[in-house]
Amino acid sequence: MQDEPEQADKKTEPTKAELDILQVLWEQGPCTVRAVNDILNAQKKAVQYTSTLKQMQLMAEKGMLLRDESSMKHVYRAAIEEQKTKGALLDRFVDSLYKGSASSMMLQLLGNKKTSKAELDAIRKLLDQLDNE
Amino acid sequence: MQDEPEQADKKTEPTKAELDILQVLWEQGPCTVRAVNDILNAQKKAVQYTSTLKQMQLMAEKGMLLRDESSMKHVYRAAIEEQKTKGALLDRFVDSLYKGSASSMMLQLLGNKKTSKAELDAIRKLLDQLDNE
DNA sequence: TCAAAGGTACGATTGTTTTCGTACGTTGCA
DNA sequence: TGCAACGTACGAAAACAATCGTACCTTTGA
Repeated sequence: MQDEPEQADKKTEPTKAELDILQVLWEQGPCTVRAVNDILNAQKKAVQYTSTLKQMQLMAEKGMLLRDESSMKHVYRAAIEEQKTKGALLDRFVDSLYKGSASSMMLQLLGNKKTSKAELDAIRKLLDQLDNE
Repeated sequence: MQDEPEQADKKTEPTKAELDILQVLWEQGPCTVRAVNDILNAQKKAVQYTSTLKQMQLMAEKGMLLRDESSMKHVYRAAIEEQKTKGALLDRFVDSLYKGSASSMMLQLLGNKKTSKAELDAIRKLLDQLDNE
């Protein structure tokens, strides 16, 4: 029996730091460690190059990232899907804070000054669209 | 200058275990450690009494909980508001996963089989209600 | 009255996640 | 050719989070 029939699909529960890296890869596509690190630092997260490197190596080990070592500068890419991963996180979030009720969460969002009118309109459009299907 | 003008409002970022305890207190109102621990154990989380005790003591130190020591059985209550706390967590969540776009998050929710029709209807009602104001 | 039941206090351990220093290999160019 | 600049590998430490054992105090009822 093999030891890795499960690849990009096992736990799918990235930690905070891992998520930061995944977001970069999802947005930019395959990147070198240097590129990822530069972007992280550009967006206010001060982090040492070797920290990012180590983190990405660990993620690759966990099967969260894939890497191309053909060149000296290894190129990494996300091995888990953005939608699937975020969906799982969202589910856990809604479950743990709102007992699984998405509408409760929406209620929270509505009472939240930080949610703009535009956002709310966009949400309504989504619902209408879903309705006409 | 005093050292505690900030009480129930500073960081407001409970960890997982802390959140479990807060949820109990928000729902049940003031409780003893024993009561909280029993409830936690009743809802599948196996945890030792002293672990819960320690956790609640730390939370009180952090200003997250208040405690009445007048009786030997100390009674704790949440020092931070449910809505405010969950709202902050929700904001951080939306910011970090969806760049602050609530509608992006909704889109995710819609594509998620786990969100029931009933939930979606409830959400629409919320929006309509908000509209007629 | 005194022992069992049930509390609190708190140090210490365990577990996980993050960060980083250091060693060492490769490349490019003055 | 030789030294900066830039890479990777990796052990270890630091920072958090969570759990628990043990000591000790109070209450209560046989």
